[in-house]
Amino acid sequence: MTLAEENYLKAIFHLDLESEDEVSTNAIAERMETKPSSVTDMVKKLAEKKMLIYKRYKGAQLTEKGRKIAAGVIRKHRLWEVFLVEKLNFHWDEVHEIAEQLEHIKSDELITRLDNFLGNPDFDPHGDPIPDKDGVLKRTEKKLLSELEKNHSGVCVGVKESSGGFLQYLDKKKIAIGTKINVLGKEFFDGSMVISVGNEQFFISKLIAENLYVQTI
Amino acid sequence: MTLAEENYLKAIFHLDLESEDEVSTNAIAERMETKPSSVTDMVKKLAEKKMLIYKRYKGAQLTEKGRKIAAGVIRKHRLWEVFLVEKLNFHWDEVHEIAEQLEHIKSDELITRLDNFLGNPDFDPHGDPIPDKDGVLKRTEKKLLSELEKNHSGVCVGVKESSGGFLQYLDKKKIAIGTKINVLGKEFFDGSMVISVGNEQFFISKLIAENLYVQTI
DNA sequence: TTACATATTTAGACTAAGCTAAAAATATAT
DNA sequence: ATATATTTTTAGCTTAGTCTAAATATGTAA
Repeated sequence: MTLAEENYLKAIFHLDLESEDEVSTNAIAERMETKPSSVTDMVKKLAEKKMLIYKRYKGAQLTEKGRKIAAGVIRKHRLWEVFLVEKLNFHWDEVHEIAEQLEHIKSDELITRLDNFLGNPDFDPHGDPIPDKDGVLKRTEKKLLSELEKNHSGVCVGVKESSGGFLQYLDKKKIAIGTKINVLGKEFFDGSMVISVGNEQFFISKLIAENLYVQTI
Repeated sequence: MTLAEENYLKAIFHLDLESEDEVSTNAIAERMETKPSSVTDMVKKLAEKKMLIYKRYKGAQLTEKGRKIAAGVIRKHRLWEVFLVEKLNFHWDEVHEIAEQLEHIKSDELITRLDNFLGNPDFDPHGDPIPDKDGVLKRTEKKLLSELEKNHSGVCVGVKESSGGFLQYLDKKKIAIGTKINVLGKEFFDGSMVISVGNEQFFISKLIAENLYVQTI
């Protein structure tokens, strides 16, 4: 498994979650910020290694083998993110790039020990679930804040878009993983909301509400 | 700085410590387990990048710039080794390979925080000094156990050869960094010694004595 | 100093991963 | 169904890093 191969499998894994069908060459290229022709070459190689099934002009689909490898990389990425935030006191919007590098370190023993050191966490600092040793990803019953109705509450469990700007906005509003959010009002014509967080009460746009995952309570 | 470039600089840095002159193509090739022709290509490239001075048929010498980069990689390697042993409870003979990978992670902030998290250690688990942020390496006054005379003592501060077998031998004999060793006797014709460690007293060969660094007390 | 041994470099080839430009397949619109 | 647009693949080139085999320096011993 080279670094590039791992990154392709990871990208295809993520795209696979978003749509049932096989994932297209173009979609992979866009996500990887590379050219479709490069993708064609790589998926052919990964198909030979039995990590995915590739049909010309149709796209790619991970095999069980490919899925497990991808889940393993994602597991490492998310465990390292927990380490960076919990132990090194990084802020949750600073850890992605470093974890992109750390996720490729090869040592099963290391990951087992890191997992224990961190107390076997189930979620990363963005609220995304951490696959277990066997590549199984516990699905959470999370929904978008925008789906909550007036007078309902949820606990923030993650974000959809994790751009630096958005995470900083949440930080300013004191919203983090585990924060309880109450929906006090909802304007149906523009999707904006009035919510309360702790003692504060404020207005948020539809854009914000559609990028915040909550677990209903 | 690519991964390969960093590994070459690191190798040249180590060889530079062992001998004053410029380091030879063959020496680098042997240390890197590669071919001399590959080394020639790489040192030419590093010379163009002003990281070393290369003279055909003469060898290579690091510039200040190259030295700093090499020291930075070694700093990262040794800090990660401390992390693996102190925090993840790895044994000191298991950490080298993993640290070889971790040393290439690029993030100054990460290393600063890791250093603080570990309590700004001065030595790695093998007793080797950790270069500071500016690439300065504190030289220790360590000597080989074989240089100690009868009835003198030293504290184990490191090993010269760190093969798995040797480290396991030391472990069996309960010798680790910080262990006090007393020389009870020394056979001058074969260099073997009788030493005591804690309550134990035993015989060691010249080979062992020549691969163990101690600080005299 | 000539001859041999050793060290080093050069030339040319290979692999992984990427790119561009052109060709081919698929999808869509009239 | 034909034409057009879009997607995907192919062909050929590029770079980093490696290798082998051959050529060239350097060092050494008689």
